Amino acid sequence: MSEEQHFNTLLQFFKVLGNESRLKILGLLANDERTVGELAALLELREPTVSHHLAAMKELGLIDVRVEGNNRVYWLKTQFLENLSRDIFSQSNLATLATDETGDAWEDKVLRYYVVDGRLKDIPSKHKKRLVVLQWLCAQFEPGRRYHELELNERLRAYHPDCASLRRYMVEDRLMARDNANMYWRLV
Amino acid sequence: MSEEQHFNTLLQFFKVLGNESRLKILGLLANDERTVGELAALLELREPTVSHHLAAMKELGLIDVRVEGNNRVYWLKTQFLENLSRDIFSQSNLATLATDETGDAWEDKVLRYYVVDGRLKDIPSKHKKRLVVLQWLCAQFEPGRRYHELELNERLRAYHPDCASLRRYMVEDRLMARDNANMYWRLV
DNA sequence: TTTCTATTTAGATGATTATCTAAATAGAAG
DNA sequence: CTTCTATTTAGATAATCATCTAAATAGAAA
Repeated sequence: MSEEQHFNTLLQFFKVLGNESRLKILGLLANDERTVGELAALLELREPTVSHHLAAMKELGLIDVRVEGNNRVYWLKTQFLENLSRDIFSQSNLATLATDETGDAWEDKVLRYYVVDGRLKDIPSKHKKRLVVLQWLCAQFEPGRRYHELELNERLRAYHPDCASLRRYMVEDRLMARDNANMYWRLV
Repeated sequence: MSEEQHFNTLLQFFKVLGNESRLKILGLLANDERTVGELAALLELREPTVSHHLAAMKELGLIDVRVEGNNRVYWLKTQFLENLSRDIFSQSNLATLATDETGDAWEDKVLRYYVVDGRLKDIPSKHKKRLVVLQWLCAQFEPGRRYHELELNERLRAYHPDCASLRRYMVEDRLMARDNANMYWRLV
């Protein structure tokens, strides 16, 4: 299961159970299977309301139903809960919930951290973060224009002393290209 | 913890985590402690919004905070989650969720089960249920009027063959009283 | 002291959702 | 076939809640 799916499953699970009526239904079905009418009487709700809640719980896979004459008998799939409780709350699984921060926000944060007063505090060692920083760096150069290695180095040094690493990384990540005459230009 | 408290704790827990922003916060704090501002940037929300969510999570005991200068650093109390996941989902604990059915609904259900076509299918052996049935039975008699034991028995037999038990239970539970002349009358 | 910065509190607004009634459905009973 | 019963679907309403802006707070920096 992908991280995003895991996140959404979990979110749906909490949403479904984060409701007084549905949590009561869960408790009732943990004791015994029930028809819609029985649940409605026990909860003091109308049938359509209960039906609506049951649909949400069934959608999640928490309960299932069988038909008996005019009645629909709902029952709890206890397996579902057992799997979830064992699996969900481990530190490692929780940690992945956060990696949903894919968008600009995460990149902004990385940049805010590494770029201080227009200079690079550090060159990130993690590739993903480094790429963000390099893309920002690359954007500081004119698109289309060609720079000699000497000029490039000088300009890069304004951002970080280790201009050689910056230059190498930029080529490695295909943000810049070079020709035989030691000229560099933006690829993105 | 009482059953009702258990129910409410669990309900609050699901409500708090059944929200996209708060579930993301949980994930982020599972990786590292964070200030309000950091969380706001990562989630692309305003500080007051994040602050509001953090308050809900703290109220629940899921996270805690320490002050560092102007910042407030929030961190996950992993113990809380571990306790909950181990404890919550056991069949026995789930089963108690339902006993919240205290009101009229439960009594109605008991009556619906025991009273069939105006007669008692059975005399409940559990006192709590028997009381419900006896109160209904008692209501079938005229308030204020006095009944001789012979008449009472005859009328009770219309509900259940074991009229003696019914009569005894009614006196025992102070629903009816008797005098020396074998006369009975309603007390409630 | 005054100013600045991070956060919380207060209050408003819009979106979501729990619930209801009325109507549709479908199977059972006659 | 018609009627009855249990349930679901559709649609309306009202309550809850997530989010925002503006203002208050409180500690840090100057």
